[in-house]
Amino acid sequence: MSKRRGQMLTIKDVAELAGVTPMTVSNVLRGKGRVGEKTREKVMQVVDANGYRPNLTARALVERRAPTLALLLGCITNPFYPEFTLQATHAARRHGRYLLVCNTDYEEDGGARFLGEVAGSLSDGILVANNGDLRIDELLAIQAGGTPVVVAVWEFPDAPPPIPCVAFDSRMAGRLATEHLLELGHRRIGAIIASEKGGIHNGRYDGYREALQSAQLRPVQANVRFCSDAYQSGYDAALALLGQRPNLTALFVSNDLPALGVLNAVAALGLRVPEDISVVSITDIELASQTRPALTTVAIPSAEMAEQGIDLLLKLIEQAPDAPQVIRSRDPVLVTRASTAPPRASTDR
Amino acid sequence: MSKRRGQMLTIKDVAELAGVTPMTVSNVLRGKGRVGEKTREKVMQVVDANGYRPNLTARALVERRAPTLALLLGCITNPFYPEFTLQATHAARRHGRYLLVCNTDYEEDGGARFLGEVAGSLSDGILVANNGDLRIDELLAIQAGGTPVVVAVWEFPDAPPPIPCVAFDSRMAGRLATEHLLELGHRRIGAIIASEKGGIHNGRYDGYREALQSAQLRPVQANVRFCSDAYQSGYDAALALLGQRPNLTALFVSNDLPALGVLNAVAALGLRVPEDISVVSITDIELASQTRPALTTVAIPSAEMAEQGIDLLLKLIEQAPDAPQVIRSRDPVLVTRASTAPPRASTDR
DNA sequence: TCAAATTGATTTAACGTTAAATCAAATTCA
DNA sequence: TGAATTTGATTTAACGTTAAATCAATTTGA
Repeated sequence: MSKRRGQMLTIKDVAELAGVTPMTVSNVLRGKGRVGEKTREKVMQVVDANGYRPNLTARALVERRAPTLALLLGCITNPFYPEFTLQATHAARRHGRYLLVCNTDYEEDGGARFLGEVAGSLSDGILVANNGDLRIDELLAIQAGGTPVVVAVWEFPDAPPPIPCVAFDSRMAGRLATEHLLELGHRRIGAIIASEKGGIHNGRYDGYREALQSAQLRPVQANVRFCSDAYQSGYDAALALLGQRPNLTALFVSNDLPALGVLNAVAALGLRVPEDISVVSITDIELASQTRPALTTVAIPSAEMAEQGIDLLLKLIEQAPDAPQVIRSRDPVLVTRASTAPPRASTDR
Repeated sequence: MSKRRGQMLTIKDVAELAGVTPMTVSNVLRGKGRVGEKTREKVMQVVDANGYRPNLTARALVERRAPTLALLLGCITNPFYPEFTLQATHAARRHGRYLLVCNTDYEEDGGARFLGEVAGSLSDGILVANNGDLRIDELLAIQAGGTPVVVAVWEFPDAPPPIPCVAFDSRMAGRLATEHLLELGHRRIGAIIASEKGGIHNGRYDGYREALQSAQLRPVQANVRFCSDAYQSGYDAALALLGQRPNLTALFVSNDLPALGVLNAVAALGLRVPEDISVVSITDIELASQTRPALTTVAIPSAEMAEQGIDLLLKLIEQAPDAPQVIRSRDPVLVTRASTAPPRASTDR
């Protein structure tokens, strides 16, 4: 498109100025090969004096190694992702890689265009932070093309998954949250499940029902609402659910972001958390500790998963023989804050 | 590091399979040059059948045009950035570029290492979302090296800035926020200014003082606290300020994120917003509408600035003759929500 | 003392693509 | 009809770097 202005300094220029060969400069810069002390100093002096920087593109081409990894996520605007992205960035940097961030924006193609363009040349591997809208077929195609793909935050699978993944025990998360409510004495516990296109919160939902059953309670379909992974969606769902089932004393929400909406919806109904309604959810994003009341939630190890995802990706790229197909992350843990309390002494509201 | 597995298909392979020259394949793929209809079809068929994707790295090298732009920001975890980043990503994609995201993490070198490595080879230009910790000297060095740099969200400068920038009238933002409180009848208005290393909120602070002076009020140093651009920092500052100046009826906070902390600090003191204390701030991040009470704030056009920043960057890269040195963004506007109200009938608390 | 080993640097050939020049065949035109 | 033009494709030479092979000069060792 446009010729470069300043005509970047090349390794040849540096070599000439230092009175050596480009290869020698290359060796000095990368600490490889044999280079005499005096030559090394001379080269470094020229490099520093002229501010030479090797061209990463050219280097990538000949080394057959892209300087970036790609991170594909739903939308960076979802407060789960910034923390995840930050950790992934750090992990990548520790391995000398940069991170290319792409939002699918929850669009039709699930980021396929992005994947297709980037895979195999710009990026050596792709970390996908699951958001329910990804097209497995696209990922499989990329993988088949020789570019490693890792999916993070998949619900922990029963069978070996088709794509290497990092997952936590989501069923356990659902159970922990629900058991917490049960232990507080709640018996009429509603659920708001934030999975749009069937599925990514299935494990959490299962955990909820398992916990109820273990307590000899029958899961009631009418106590459950589905919504999407968004603040407003949680708000709406809570309004609808509590409108129809006013005798619920607690809500299990499958994700923090909609839980924020739930918190406000309860307030909008003139009820108080936790006095009238307890709310518990899953994830423990940073915001969860900043709401009023602060949110009781089951923390999932998202930072850890980001790191594990990048590490696994690099193992696959380097074709490490010990690269596992599934990494099971640390188990979720309940973080008790202020949004849960025992139910009122059971005078009906 | 590692040889590539599947040995990616190259343009030569495709050429051979299609019985033509690599150049012809290249022309077909990019719609350039003259290619006969039958040849084009044949080539496309081979490309599709084998899933060939051009190597963007090689292309970048010969075209002297990097496929990415870099976005340098403080920390993606700060809720201002995700929205900004999303818009920047979209704008970049519209121009056929990907976005490399780097957090400075508010570190010493202000992202200098990142800048140095990326500039001029991996990325054709750098968009810096100001966060107060950047080292202007580093940016100038990059710029001098021939890689365009644009700073977004700089406070609107009096003189032409040393680096092209996109800015809004921050003084006006400070004035609008403060005038709103004045119009509600407040007279004892404290300020919490969220600029760590002197400066980036100077304009907002000036606006606050100007508004007070226009209302014949004398800005009082004791009514002002400085903090950093973080939730907890705003919380602490509010606690301290209200502890020492209990007769304040309103707080001007220079940024939404610390304002969230302020909201909770007020509650922690057993006071109510807006009945006891009104709170107004600046930015209008998404969260501002989700607090309880929802935050009255002066919206700055951050999405627009992201887009303008990318557009300006591309103009500079293409050496467009009409690239301005400063883009003045839309003016800030007050968004009235629920965190502000007239002061109590002045029975002292 | 002289072959063998070591050191320090150079040479050559890619990496996968495109820009620019060139060429041959087909078409147009006077 | 034959020169000029157009069409469709090829050839050549980069882009800036590094891998691998090679070379010359020292140093080592028996």
